[in-house]
Amino acid sequence: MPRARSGETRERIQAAALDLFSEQGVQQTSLRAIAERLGLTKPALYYHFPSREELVRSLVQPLIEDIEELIARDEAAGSTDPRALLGGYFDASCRHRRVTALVARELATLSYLDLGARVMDWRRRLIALLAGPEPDLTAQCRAVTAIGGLSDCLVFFGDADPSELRPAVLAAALSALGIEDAEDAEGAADAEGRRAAEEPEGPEKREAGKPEAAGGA
Amino acid sequence: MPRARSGETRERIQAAALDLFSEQGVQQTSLRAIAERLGLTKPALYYHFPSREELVRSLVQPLIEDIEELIARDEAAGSTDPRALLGGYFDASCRHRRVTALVARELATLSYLDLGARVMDWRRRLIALLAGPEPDLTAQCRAVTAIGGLSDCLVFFGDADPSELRPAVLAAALSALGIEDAEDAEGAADAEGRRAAEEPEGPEKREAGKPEAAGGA
DNA sequence: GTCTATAGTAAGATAGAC
DNA sequence: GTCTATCTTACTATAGAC
Repeated sequence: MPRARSGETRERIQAAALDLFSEQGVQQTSLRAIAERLGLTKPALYYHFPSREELVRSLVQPLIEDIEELIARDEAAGSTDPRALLGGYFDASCRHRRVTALVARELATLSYLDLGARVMDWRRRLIALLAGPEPDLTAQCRAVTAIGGLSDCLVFFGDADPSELRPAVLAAALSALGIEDAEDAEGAADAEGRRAAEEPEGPEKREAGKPEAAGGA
Repeated sequence: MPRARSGETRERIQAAALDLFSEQGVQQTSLRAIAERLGLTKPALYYHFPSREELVRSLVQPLIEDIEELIARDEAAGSTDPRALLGGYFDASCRHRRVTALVARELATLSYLDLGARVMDWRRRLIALLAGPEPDLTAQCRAVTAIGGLSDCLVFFGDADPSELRPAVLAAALSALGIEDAEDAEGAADAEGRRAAEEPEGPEKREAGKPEAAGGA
């Protein structure tokens, strides 16, 4: 797709779409509504995105790539540090915070992106990493609770400062796994003031896959 | 073609709708599809339900009432036993298992039922009950993780036997809260074989579990 | 590169016969 | 209680003007 001079409109469309999707839901938001908010018309949208589906995909794709890379790297590493893995998962979700919330609320709606199967696949692989190869049901529930709780907190406390949220969420998730966490929310909050920017939709690859422990040591 | 007895067709419509909603999502399922599966036509559906929205509402309403009653009762009790509250929440969700999964996957889609606000309200009240009146962020995250993890497990292990799932899920949720759980998944699985069936049942307070084996994952 | 106009499609809903 | 037929509406998508 030639993006002659101004890919500016394209990004404005993505921003407006994400706003409206977050407010009203994906299916409930028509292309007309997006166009109107920008003072454009529907065909103008189709100039920048070949279809509605591609517009949605362009929003979700960066999150997908981030998460898949995170999991793949941990799988390749051979051994898993739960704290590091959950921390990385939090950071990745946080970098795409609004999209994460969207996906959490609309799994069914976004099924045409393979998202249902994809998220299920992530969970299975994360469970394997966190609970071992053939875990009993309790261990599996602990892993599901840790991962799901992490996302839930990110969505529920959508306005909280990520650097405050991070240690609190990790403490809960590690607890769910049955791992004693050395950190305390208050005590370690600033120990590793890791921020995860609010909305850098730009393709920014993460490469701090294995910082020794996510915040404590 | 036997004349349908009063209420029979209505229930067949609800069953078919729930099937299709679970398979394809709510928005993706048209009234035409529901009618076709039953060998009926759209107008026949409109005889039993005044609108599509009312059909959906009739499916979700029982879950809503169960959960709201559960929370209200615990609030009225004055003091909260986390194990009993989470157990009751599991049982209620389990009685409406498929609807619970639907709601979890389609919060945004079902917003016209006030569901978004409603679920948020439930969470706030459950957090207050589980984490106390003015909890710090970590305590709140623990509560969110416990509740969210509970639902996630019910959805993720959608085919698991509820009586097996119950102790496993509760162990994870209580762990997330930072509460040591005396029960063990294997040890208490069959001793715990009580209802959590699909059918309505007078909500009851759950008492503490069996102080049996120990040892989480 | 952006817009106007419109084709094509599908859904929710109603009227009236049987 | 269920059907045939029909209506209204709303959206995606395309063709072509500026």
